[in-house]
Amino acid sequence: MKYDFSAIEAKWQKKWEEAKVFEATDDFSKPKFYGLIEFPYPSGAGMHVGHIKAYSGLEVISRKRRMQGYNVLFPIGFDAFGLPTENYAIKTGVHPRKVTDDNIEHFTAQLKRVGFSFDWSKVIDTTDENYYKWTQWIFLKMFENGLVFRDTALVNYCPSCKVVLSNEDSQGGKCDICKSDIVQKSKDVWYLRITKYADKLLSGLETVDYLPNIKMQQVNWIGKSTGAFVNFELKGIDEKLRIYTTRPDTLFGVTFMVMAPEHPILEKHQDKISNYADLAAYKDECAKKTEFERTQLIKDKTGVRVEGISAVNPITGKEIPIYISDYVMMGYGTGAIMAVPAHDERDYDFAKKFGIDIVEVIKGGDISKEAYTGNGEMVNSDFLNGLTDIKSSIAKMVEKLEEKGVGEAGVQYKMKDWAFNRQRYWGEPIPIVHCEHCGMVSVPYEELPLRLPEVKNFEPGEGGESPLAKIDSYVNCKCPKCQRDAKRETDTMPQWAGSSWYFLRYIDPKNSEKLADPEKLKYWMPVDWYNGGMEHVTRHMIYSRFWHKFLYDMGLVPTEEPYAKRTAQGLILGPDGDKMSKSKGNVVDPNDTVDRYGADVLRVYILFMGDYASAAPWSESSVKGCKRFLERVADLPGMVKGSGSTDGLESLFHKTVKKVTTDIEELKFNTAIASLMTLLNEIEAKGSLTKDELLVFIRLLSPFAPHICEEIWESEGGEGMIALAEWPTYDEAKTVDATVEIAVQFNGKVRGTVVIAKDATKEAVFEQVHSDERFAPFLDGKTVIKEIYVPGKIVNIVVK
RNA sequence: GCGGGCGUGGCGGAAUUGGCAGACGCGCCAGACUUAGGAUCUGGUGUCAAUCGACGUGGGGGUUCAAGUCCCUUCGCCCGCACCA
Repeated sequence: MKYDFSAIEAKWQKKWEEAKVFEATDDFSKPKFYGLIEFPYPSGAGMHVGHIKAYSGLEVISRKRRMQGYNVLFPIGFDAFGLPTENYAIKTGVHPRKVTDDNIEHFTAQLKRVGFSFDWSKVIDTTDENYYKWTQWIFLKMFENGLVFRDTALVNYCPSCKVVLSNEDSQGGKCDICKSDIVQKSKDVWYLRITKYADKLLSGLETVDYLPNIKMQQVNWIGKSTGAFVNFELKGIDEKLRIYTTRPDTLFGVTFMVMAPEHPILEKHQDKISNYADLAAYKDECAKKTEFERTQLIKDKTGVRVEGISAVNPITGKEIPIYISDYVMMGYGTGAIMAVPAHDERDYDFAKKFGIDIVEVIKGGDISKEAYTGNGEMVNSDFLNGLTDIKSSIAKMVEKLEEKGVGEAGVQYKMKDWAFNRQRYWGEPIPIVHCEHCGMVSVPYEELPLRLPEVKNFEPGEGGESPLAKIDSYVNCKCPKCQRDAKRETDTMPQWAGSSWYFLRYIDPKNSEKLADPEKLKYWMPVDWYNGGMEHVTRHMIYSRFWHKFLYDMGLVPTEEPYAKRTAQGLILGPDGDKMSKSKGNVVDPNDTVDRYGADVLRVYILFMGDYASAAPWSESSVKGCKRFLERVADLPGMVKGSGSTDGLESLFHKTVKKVTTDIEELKFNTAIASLMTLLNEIEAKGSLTKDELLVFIRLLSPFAPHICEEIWESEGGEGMIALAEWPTYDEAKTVDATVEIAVQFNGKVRGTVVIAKDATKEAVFEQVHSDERFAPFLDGKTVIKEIYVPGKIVNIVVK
């Protein structure tokens, strides 16, 4: 058969679309499979080979599951709000709507050319008002339930771009866009109280099947620690200094206190602090330090002694000095610590630099040289002396603190509340009205979606305001509660918003009454398998798990967790082995490969190139190898002879069915394809195969190379389309050969092989070995010390 | 610094979990064919020795009849978190 891939691929893509073969049905009687890939941001650059790899994994699994009789939902959509589109609009004056529509059209054409089996009837676009209506709706539900609040925060601000930047966009203290210096600016910020769900987000991980490193990253991100809060009296002012510690057992070793430079107590009691000017100067200096500088100077401790006030150890009654230092941060714990230099490296460095006492309370190290952070016997600690178990020391101290009313057990999280607004145009408008009399008021549900107004230019306003703030007709409105004049919120939601619940909307994308029909949700949720990049396993996944858990608590979704299983693919590197990037000029365009070799070759190559979860460099010549493979497959129909099974191939066919079936489920696509190549080699060596065998072969190959397999299926008179043909099954008994060739070792060295019956007894095997003259030289004149036979695997004879 | 992962031919990578290391593909070598192609086909291809064989999974040591796989030690890469009290 001539392998005219472009004609074949265009033909079948059209047929699939016409026959709607990939549309999920709401037939709740069938077993379901919901496979989810991370929907793309439709950038102007078009698709990348990395997109193809990211989607190919679940593409193959979805195609296989369909053939196995599942009702498969494998949807696609576009996460289309975001900065690049907006920046492009600012530069060119083209409306973001138009840019987005063009890019989506381009992406859609590319995705269809690769032959992905997405359900295009359920495509979603986060910037569609019928979608973001529900994003706003969920936000209002959170607002009503106390999960939304407003606070001032220091933000990274670029005075040149007039834009507030995320930490990622301001690395090294320079603006990512214009490279000018970032300044810290105080701003009103919307927050989502994700920390309220910290414990649920942590415990929920025990119920899901994520790759271990993915779970680990999430646990790390949530960062739960247990310890105690302790209140220290302050001498000189009527105020207590509250600290958090994970090691209350070391309280007898506290020789100083450290507060974050921005700690509010300092400013509040500045009249009692004799060197307040010094503290203020230090604080300013720290504010100027960028994230970069702070981490670079990690070992070099700086700080200032607070004069005029001191702290009192609540257990010993001893008076101890207070310092401020930027190694203590306002954003974690209480913004103040008790310092135990003998047993904490940071406190040790600080104490050495400032000449503060170091008191050992745990034996085992040499505190004249370094801090000792290990276990040991408690000393210099009154009622704790002699204890060796940290847990019981902590318990005893906490008990004492609670008894005296100066502290209590507590937990802390690294995870912070989610800053949920951007001063940008191309995002979901936050549906809140600010009223002088009523405060913050929800936009009524019946007024959703709150649409983005038309604006003439998308540049941010002075001081980093949203472009929406310049539109009087948008800003000025009536308070929904009291009907008096009010102002509309002009910030929009961050890009993470729309992707926090999209997997729910796919289930019922056109519903105008609800975010999705509860019956459909009950059938389709949870997502059975979610695959994507490692870069999204913390933020996106945790944010979306949080939204889902909130919706579950509202009774709006049927499962506590959105994703039952999560895996991640590895990167495709450039041919030079480096990460692909425009600046390096090593980016591979999937279109080139499709043009030259066809979509089937591209698909097979991307899954054959290596372990799916690992990074692997692109190799043009290996692509050609996959082309050769499919060309040889296209020639198989010419080799068909008879029916049933070919002598000598039956067992290999059963083995291959088994291997491909199980490998696909384990994301071992490379070895699945390799086993099909091996089978093809054997078929060619035999010179023929039966029609039944051909039909098995192409069904196994069809998830990887669907177009050519449909073509052969049709030419061989297969029933219907191969996309919905029955997945081949295997007979376990037939995967085992009647005879096996096993290695014969003498003293652990292989000296030859013998062919034996698969169920031969140990005695029979050794009789055969001993009577085989090839092995005589290794036995003559030697004493057999031990004979080992591992059934079906190996013989080892130890001789002397 | 802490946490996780990895290290196998010239290259991408296999290895049923302790049982013939290098499947499959690329590349390379030799040959065939030719309608001279971004071909195709056949054979070979871990290293050294070229006869038996010896050595080989970053290095060193160990357990075992048997180690890429398990243990100890050491070196080198990659990823994540990073002054989290």
